[in-house]
Amino acid sequence: MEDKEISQAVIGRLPRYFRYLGDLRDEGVERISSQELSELMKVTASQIRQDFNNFGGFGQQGYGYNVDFLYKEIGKILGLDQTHHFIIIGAGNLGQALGNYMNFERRGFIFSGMFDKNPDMIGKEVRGIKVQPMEAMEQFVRENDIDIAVLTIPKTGVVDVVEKLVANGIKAIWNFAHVDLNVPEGIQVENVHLSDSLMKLSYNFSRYMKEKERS
Amino acid sequence: MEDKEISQAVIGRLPRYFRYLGDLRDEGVERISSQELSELMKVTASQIRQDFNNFGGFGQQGYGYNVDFLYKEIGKILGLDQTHHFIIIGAGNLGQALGNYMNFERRGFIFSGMFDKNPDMIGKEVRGIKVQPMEAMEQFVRENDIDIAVLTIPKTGVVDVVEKLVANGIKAIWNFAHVDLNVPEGIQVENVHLSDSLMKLSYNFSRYMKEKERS
DNA sequence: TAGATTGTTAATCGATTAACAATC
DNA sequence: TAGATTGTTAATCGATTAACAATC
Repeated sequence: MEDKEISQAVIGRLPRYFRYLGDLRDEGVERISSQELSELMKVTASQIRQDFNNFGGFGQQGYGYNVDFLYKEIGKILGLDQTHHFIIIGAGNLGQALGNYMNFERRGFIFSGMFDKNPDMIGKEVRGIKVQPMEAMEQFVRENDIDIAVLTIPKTGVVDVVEKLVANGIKAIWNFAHVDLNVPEGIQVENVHLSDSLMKLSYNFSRYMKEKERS
Repeated sequence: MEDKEISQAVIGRLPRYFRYLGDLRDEGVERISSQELSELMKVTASQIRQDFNNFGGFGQQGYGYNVDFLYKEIGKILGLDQTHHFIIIGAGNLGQALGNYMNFERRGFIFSGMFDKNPDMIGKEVRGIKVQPMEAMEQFVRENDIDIAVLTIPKTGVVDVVEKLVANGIKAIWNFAHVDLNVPEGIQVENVHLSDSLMKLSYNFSRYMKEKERS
């Protein structure tokens, strides 16, 4: 709605708000105050109001927020009112898992194609989508209005694939490979580094164990 | 090494340092300065030095950091010098993908058991591990020194499973279910909310598109 | 020794929390 | 109208960056 840049800290919290508001809506809750929501989500009411006000006022003094309205507004902010077509590159276990994940469709993310360089995988079906050879990828991206590429390939293949994706007009990459991508300005990248996440867990676990030992 | 609490912002960066240092080591690089590393990783040299100094001095004035030493030290900080046994709960696509993921073993994470409530899955093998019925989970956790449970089940089953895990002494949970877990203090939780991540990508994508339209 | 680069203190920046006037 | 709760400004806190003295 506005021009000012929203910080990634705020963006990062939006999906969680969206999740809670969706649940509340499903439970038939009509209105909620920042105070109530803050208790539910274990964040400060102040932060909630600040976050929402980045996008303009969604609430009403003395009343609070209308759950259904707020839910929809956040959905719009997140771009979930739009349809996005995505392809998965790398038909291994993780690629298949993501392809089979039904919930994405509900949010407007349409699984449109899947590619692998392993000849044994070609023709295999994942949720109705046939795995195609890597060579078919470039044309497919160009001709099928693909917004998002999901990268579930080993890191050795990444540089080459990303270059081709960019050359054919991809706009966003959801990267599960364990490398940092190098893309031109304007291409959005969201990394899911699973092993990084596991290491964080390992750190917190180890630190807690050491602390416990000492006491 | 120290008592002071390290911020999660710093912890979150450690795996990335670890990744870069591992690569440098594999390339045979012996020493590196914070300046060089900062150019490589696209962060400030100041941040690098501050981060490392949270754990005591790893470098040497006038020389920089020894890559191999630093790599190993960060590994230790992350707890990767220890062995962790983990089980996967939920033998669906994502659970299988994680079970098949070989790299975890290299970091000391040992895939030890897999459980599912679907009778059709029982007995199926994922990387040499037989899927067991959910009823076997509690005893297995108690008797096999399991540190980490990986949750790849639908959110409806989560509350019950988490309660059982906690009751049987689990220390850490790697949560892929789309709910926030409620666990007693001292149990470590690391969330991987895939749909949240996709929504963040969607936001940045949509915002960029809107900006472009306007110009 | 001179040059390089860390470790660390100080300055800045941004994000979170608190407070309260505006207003439903 | 009185009470409730937002929107928003101000205060605080923490994280990042800059600067430089210590030292290899």
